[in-house]
Amino acid sequence: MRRLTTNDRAYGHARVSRQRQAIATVAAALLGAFTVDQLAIALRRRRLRAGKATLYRAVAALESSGWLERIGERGGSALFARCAGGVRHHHHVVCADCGRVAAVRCPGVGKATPPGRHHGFLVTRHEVTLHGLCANCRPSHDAEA
Amino acid sequence: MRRLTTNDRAYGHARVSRQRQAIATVAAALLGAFTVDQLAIALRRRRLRAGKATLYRAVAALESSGWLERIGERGGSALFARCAGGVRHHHHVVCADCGRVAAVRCPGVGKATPPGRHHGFLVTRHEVTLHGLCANCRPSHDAEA
DNA sequence: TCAGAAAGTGAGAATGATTCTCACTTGCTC
DNA sequence: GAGCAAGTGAGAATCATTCTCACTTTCTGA
Repeated sequence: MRRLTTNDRAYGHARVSRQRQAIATVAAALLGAFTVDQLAIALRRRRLRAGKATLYRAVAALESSGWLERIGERGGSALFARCAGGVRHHHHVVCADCGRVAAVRCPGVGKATPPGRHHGFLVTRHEVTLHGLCANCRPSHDAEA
Repeated sequence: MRRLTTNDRAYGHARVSRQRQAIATVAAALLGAFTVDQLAIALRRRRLRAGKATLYRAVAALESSGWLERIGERGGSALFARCAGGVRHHHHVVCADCGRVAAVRCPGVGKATPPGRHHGFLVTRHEVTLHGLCANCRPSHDAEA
């Protein structure tokens, strides 16, 4: 029996094809947030091939298994980031410069006011994305200013 | 001199044409969050006409003047909501059912941890969107469950 | 190990939101 | 009123994403 790797769990209980494995591996190797297009480029760079449709389907599968998270958009296309498996509720800080992403504990949105209620709304879900500069990119930006 | 109306300020200092005025009026009359397409429908319902490009340009102008805010997306198209003029930093609660939107004070994301710093990131901006059910839609949902 | 079914693949067409183009119109300033 | 800059509208272009369909691969049970 083949040894199980991290990526084998990426798709939950779905079938794991060669392409999907390659896609998960390449996505895991990307440092920060990425678009589907960037994922395709990274894949090509490694001489791995996957059709457009396959790529989108794989990303959708990874997202629905919780291994990948959609954290916004960049230039009109969806932006994804890998979520460290197992980490429950969290959000992301995205570097505006290099796209690097880090997970942040939820600051407790909706706790400041009575539990989950705002203006008579019953809040069931929230999305938080922080934008800024990572430790690497800060110096070069400071220099520009 | 013509009396100034709320909408006259909607475009900041840009020129205010008949179409743009109509668009701002109709947008202001829409209760909750809306897509450009819904705005077009509302416009048509009032027998007002504006080309696709005009609509997108007007929405972009309203957004850049701060009168309108992009708060996410619905069914693949951008979702906008009117921001009460003058309200500074705030976020939105969107009703998943009817799309109604309310402004919420910023819960102070980034204050829980050292000022604006997370994992070496210098946080400069954040986006928060709350999703839930408004007071009107809650009862009908409770009934379904 | 094999067969069959289910799920994944890939090329390319389809879809749909958004942007661009360009000739025309309108609003504002002098 | 003239002139110019900005706005308009029809429709073409662009681009991300989804769909289609015939083919291939993976998995399960025997």
